[in-house]
Amino acid sequence: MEKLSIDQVVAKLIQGIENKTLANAEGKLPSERELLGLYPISRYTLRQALNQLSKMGWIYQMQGRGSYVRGQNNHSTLIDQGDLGSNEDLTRGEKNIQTVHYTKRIITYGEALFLPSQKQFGPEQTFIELKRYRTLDNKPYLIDHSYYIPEVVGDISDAMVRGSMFEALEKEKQLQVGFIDKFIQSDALTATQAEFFRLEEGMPTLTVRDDSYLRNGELLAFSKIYYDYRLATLYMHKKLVK
Amino acid sequence: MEKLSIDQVVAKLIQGIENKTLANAEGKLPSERELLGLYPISRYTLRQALNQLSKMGWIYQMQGRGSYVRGQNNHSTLIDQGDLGSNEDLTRGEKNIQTVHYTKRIITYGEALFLPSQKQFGPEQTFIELKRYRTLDNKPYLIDHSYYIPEVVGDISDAMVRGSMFEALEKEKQLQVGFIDKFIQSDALTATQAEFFRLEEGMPTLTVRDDSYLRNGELLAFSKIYYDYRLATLYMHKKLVK
DNA sequence: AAGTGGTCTAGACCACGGG
DNA sequence: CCGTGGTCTAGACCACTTG
Repeated sequence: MEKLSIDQVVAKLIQGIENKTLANAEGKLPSERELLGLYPISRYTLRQALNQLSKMGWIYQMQGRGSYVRGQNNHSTLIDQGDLGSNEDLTRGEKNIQTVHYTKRIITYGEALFLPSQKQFGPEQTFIELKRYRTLDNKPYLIDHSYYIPEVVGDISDAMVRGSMFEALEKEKQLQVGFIDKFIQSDALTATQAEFFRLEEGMPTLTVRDDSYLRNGELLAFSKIYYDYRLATLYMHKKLVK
Repeated sequence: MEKLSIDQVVAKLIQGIENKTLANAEGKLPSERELLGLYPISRYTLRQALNQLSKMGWIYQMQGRGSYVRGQNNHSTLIDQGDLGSNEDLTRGEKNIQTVHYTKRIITYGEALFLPSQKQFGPEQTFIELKRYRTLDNKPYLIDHSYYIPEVVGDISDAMVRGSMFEALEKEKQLQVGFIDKFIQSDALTATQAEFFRLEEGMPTLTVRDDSYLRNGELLAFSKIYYDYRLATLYMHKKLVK
């Protein structure tokens, strides 16, 4: 048998759980020593994989007893902000998100409506401002208000704006996001925002402020997303014990 | 030298970062091979510790270059929902949170205003309902609406209600929370809720629905917390690359 | 006592970034 | 090319749960 990487083991384990061929009737998985007999890997690799499943909420492990599968949440209807951190913000799953309207322009530092949490800029700094109005299954879903650092991202084409910005930046410019600081709040809608959601001014909206950094620690964008509060739910699985 | 556990290494590294004795002027930490010379540990232990620092947002690591410290966010003013998962919900840091009013009663299944995401109950199931009105620095801050499973938690004394429920359950009943499913939304305030926050009905509130499970996978409580949207910010650090 | 997951060691090789 | 972090192995011992 060939060697397996951690990600391959994760995939195989998930497959076995979904097929219901791995766990017994009580949801108990084979012990780690038994699983080692199924795949040609070391215990370290296996445990890294099991750890990923734990952080994703697929299983939980109990010292002295074993590993058990959990029932699944409706991930398809939720925005997963959880530990796995697979890809981007909301283009997760098979969601049908489209950009119905957008504006793009260059602004200066003083015109930004908010600023990143950590980085300081000089007054002559410019940003590429992007406002996007996006729908989920043709219903108004979110307003994305982003500022990109031109020295880092270069030009942004119209084609990129339609879809997932981070996917486009990775494919076309080999820019890979390394980590993100997120700040989640509830706000009151402005009149303009409310009009898009067909709500009233002052009504609630769920907001997510993101500061996105490259793998080398350089800030490439900061944004604020306003969600229709009737449609958006952020989901997180939090593992407390080691 | 004595052996060091991962948590001890984490503590020492954080101390070194805060003292500014560990990183150089550019924020670059010693290489892993150099750090191994400072502490009597194996590379595995060191990397587990560095991984924790990465997930907490203290540092970032770059293959081929090294590890670098990040500037810190104002953790004291934020609710950290992030990866660290050290203890409980919001009693984190030195926050001055107090319960100014609460009600406790036994209800039946049909009376619950919401239900957990995964578990099914029979119609004869009862819950311990707890509503708590809590302040931060003597200002109205949150309304905590919780249902505890009596078969799991037993009785809840008045002393427990005043402070952190999970801390009390752990100390007095040796019940340890293993993992939590979280669902974050923005809602409109009811008239009763708005009165506590001195806001108007229909104005925004940030809500967090928690399903809390013991280490053995048993649900012990489910809750919904309504925050004053002017005061609450959830913070999260998301690491995307391996 | 037996079996489980949790921690830790020592060592090897790989993949990436920068001179 | 060299030094960096990333992956992986084989093995040992510890801590916890259950019978």
